[in-house]
Amino acid sequence: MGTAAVVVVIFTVTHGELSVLLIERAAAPCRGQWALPGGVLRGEETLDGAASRKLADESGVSDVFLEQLFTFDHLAESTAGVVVAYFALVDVARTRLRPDLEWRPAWHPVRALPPLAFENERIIAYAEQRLRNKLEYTNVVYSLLPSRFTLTEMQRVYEAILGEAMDKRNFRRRVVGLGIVRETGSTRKLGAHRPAMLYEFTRREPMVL
Amino acid sequence: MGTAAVVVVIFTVTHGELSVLLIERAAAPCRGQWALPGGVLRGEETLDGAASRKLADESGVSDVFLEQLFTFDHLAESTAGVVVAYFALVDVARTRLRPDLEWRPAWHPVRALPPLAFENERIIAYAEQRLRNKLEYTNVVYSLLPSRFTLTEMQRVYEAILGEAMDKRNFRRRVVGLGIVRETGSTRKLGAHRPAMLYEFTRREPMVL
DNA sequence: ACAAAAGTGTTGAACCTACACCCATGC
DNA sequence: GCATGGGTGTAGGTTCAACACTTTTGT
Repeated sequence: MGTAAVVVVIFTVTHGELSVLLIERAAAPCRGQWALPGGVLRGEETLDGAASRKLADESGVSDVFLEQLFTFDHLAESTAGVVVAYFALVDVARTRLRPDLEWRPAWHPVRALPPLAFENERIIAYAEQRLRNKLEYTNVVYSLLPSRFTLTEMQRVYEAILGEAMDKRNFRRRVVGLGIVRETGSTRKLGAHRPAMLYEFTRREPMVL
Repeated sequence: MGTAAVVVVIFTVTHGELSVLLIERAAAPCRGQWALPGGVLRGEETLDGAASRKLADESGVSDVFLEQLFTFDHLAESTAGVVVAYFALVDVARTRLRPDLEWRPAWHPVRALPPLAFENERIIAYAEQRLRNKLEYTNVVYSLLPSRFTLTEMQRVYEAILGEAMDKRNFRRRVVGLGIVRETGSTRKLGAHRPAMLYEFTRREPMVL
């Protein structure tokens, strides 16, 4: 009851849908149900350290956007006193999920979640809200895309998260005008005679616009 | 080490300055130093419940803006494993500080804090930042003012927190135009023949604009 | 042929900022 | 008479949202 635990909401965008990484619990309590990756703090570990470790363990990535979200208490069926939730944004192409026989991790679209243990629905809903807010006034999306990408790909990510179509010209003007991305100079070949400009983020780290 | 504690950053505006409630510690550790009100969780108490209790104990008010801020760990000299910080906004006119012989509470301007225990400077700085942000896109200021007030009084609160003078006409247009305050119809007598319009918040509860 | 993705400008509305003076009162 | 606080309108700039068509390729 007195111990603190950490859970991580790991988001990605894949197949045009905002998705979250869940693991199927192989042990009690809530065996067989899906839940967010997490666990109790080890020894002298810091909260950030524990979240970062969990993220790396389950998704295989580090050096991505990872931030403390909220601290929950008295979650149903939980044995931990307080649960410090984090949220992370990863480019699905860089992840390597480990299908250990049990505890196997899988991506689930946030619009179609299975039943979850420990009221994890609340945590995910809160994280999704925060993500939508941060999209508007920060460059966090850098953490969901590869280092080079077309503006249409970037726009697809925004649309998947916000759940609404955007105007292409306004979108381009905004992201280029604010200086959050710049042209790389190189292009991607779409066909024999059709180059598409590739962009990159001016900073691959959190910034407030 | 495994236990969770709660601290509360209680802000008010008085004498035109943003101030925070501190207590002088009467017991070890850090006896004699100033610190934020706080303590460990009692039994089955929730985090919100503990924060609310602390707020009421030290300031005598409830039913004000109170929100979880951030969870800190490994604070210097702290015996608690994790410290869940909250922040609250109160109208100084409604508070009743209890000058118990020891642990006596007092308001301190955030621009002139005494040396603090447990790295409480960090917590206060973080809370102040969050407060400034919330001023811009919410109506949280309702919790710093009495139920009826003049627009100049309201503007003074904004100026004290943001630390910059604002244009009176633009300010009035904004707050009335956004519908966060409305005229009450009644006035305050400034002199024999000089009424000043009193305003009230359309909602005395948190709202995002 | 059709669908998918890249690319490209203009216009009107809304919003934001800067700015100056009058009046009544208390000291 | 001077400082304090309430009260009032406008003009210019910036930002935002809405809007349609062309090109090339793959199926």
